[in-house]
Amino acid sequence: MSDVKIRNMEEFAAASGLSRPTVSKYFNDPASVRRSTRDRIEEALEKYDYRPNIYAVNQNRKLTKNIGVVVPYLLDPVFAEFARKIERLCIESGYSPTVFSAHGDPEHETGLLDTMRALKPAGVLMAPLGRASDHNAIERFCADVPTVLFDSELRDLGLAFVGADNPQFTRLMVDYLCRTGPPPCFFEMKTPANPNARKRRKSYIETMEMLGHTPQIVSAAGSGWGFEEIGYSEGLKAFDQKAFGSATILCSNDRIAIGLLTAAYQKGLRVGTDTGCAIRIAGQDDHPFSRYTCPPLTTIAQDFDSISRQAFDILFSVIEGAEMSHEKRFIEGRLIMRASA
Amino acid sequence: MSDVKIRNMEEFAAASGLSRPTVSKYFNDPASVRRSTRDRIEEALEKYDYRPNIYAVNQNRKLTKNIGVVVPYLLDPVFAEFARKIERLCIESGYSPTVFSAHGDPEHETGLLDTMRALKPAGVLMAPLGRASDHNAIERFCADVPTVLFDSELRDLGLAFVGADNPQFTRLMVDYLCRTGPPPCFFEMKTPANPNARKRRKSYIETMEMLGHTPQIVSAAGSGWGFEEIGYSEGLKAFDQKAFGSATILCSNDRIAIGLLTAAYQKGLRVGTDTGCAIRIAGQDDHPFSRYTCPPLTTIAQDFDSISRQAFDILFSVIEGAEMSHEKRFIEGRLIMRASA
DNA sequence: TCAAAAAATTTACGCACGTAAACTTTTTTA
DNA sequence: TAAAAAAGTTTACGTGCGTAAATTTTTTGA
Repeated sequence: MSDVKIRNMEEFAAASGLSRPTVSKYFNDPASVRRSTRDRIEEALEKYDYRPNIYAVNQNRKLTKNIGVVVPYLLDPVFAEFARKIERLCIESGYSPTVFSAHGDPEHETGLLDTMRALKPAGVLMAPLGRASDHNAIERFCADVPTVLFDSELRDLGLAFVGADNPQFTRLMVDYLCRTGPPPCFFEMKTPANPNARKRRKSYIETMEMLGHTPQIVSAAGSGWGFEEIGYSEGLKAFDQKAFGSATILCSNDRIAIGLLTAAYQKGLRVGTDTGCAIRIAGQDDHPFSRYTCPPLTTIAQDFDSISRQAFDILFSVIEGAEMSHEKRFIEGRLIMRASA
Repeated sequence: MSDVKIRNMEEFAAASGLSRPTVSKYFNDPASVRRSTRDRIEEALEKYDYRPNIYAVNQNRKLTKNIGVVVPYLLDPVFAEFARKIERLCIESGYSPTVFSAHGDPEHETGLLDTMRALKPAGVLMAPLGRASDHNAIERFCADVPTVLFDSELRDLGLAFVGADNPQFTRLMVDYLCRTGPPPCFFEMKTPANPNARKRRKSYIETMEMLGHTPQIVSAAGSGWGFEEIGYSEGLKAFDQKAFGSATILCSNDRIAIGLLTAAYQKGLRVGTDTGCAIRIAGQDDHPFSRYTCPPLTTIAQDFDSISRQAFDILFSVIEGAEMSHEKRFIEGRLIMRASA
């Protein structure tokens, strides 16, 4: 490593004994130059550790190598995991991902669109807030920037949608619960932020009726992204009022289930399938911590890998020039049997 | 909103009837132009919705308005929360934060330093991995970019360090546990990634001895960032081998405690202070989900607000030109009494 | 009202790179 | 080994903005 400081590509080209246009070509695509010159550049790179000024690069390229990744709420480990997987895929393909969180706030989400526009990204992968999202703003954004939506469906916005097959999730779980014990009632938020919740409710009703049972829904008041708190406090109330019409409770998602487990514990209700257990509780999503609840939560695992990969692949192929019409992909979940149900 | 598309500051200046240098001055500091011209610009801004090209801006400014925020592991909600709070502080002060996660990987962490260097940030707030971090690389980075470390202390690197007062955390908890029941043994990872863990162990020993009790430490094998899993699997083993020498277990942090609670549940050990409870378990950190464990976890709350604000304030004042010598600030925690101990 | 101060304008250069065109050198292929 | 193809060089312009200096216009204050 030499002490000489390289200030720009001109100096670096001189140091490696080449012209600037050639070096520029190398940085845009190392394979586009002759093997021998590539070696010379990489040798000089070792020696001087120069990197092109990203601001100058991005100013002059029509399209940057940036990719925006938006999730609705990064404090939710489910979205943190999505963000991480997608981030990795982008890097592996030579793109620079930037992760943004809407922090549960629709206005902030709309603001992120402007922030991303300024980045002039090659594409965006976005899990919208859902019902609260500014649909029109997102639609305008999608017209400007290639965008693939995931997790939460929003009309037919964007190039494509990739997310969980929610009806299949709930079908799988209801079916399992009915086979192994009393048919479940359904515990959910009254006004869910996320369209997935509505699909799960619908699927619950349909599956129950198909199996010849009467669906029973307990809706919890409260809004926002503090799902555990809602599951806990509204769960307590429901236990007090004996609102759960069944000894089996299927929650709309794991985070609500986590809160409900706490409520059940406080009420002295033993949860699980063992003899002596009063109720069964199941969730949906396979939250990273569901394995460590007491008892561990029976749930449906999202196929994070498949969802993130397919969303990324669609975006990537469009960026690389592929044509496509709007497409939706629904990824099946897997039943995770643990002690709670 | 006019349909005319403004391509650059030149056109925008023309549209607002001003010269480009004046408009440029406005964007660098709206207060630096006369009230009347400011109004004219903002009027045009409403009409044409122009934003300066950030790449051109950053290329020409000596210093950008970017701030890098690095956490060791974003899947850990504790760090997700830090990141969010700091992000908000940056935005409120007119800076553009970018959040990075080392994903628990020292090499990735070192790579982030290069990524951030390319951003030419005005400053960086970093919670390092700890023991596994490349100290020399971070030292070199700190020489180039104003950096404040938080959460995890690393020699005397950076402008300052702001983090939890770990000895106080443990003192507070040990004291409480001794006052209210059997003196605790200490459950921790044998080779903790984070220096905080060592300080907590040390403080545990000192406090126990001060109170006239014999310290007893149970070290769990395993490494990495899957703390819950380590607490769970090693906790099971410890219960089997009756390795815990006390009916009270103080865990090095909440995530280990969460795993241990699961192990205790599986072993049929009732946790808490009620009659009929076999053991007490306590954690440290006040993890966002500790409120919803079964039973809810007694712990020490980090003062997230204070730590993030102080770290940011130090960085901000240095960016704005203040001189300062290396400083360390240790923020006290608060005892959170819940049902587990 | 008039000079001083403040604010804007004009003009010009710099930043670090992408990229195109015309040309020269090197490599490949027959 | 010569011609064709490929790769590299030179030259030159464009990108969108920061910023400095000299000048002009507007505002302020006595």
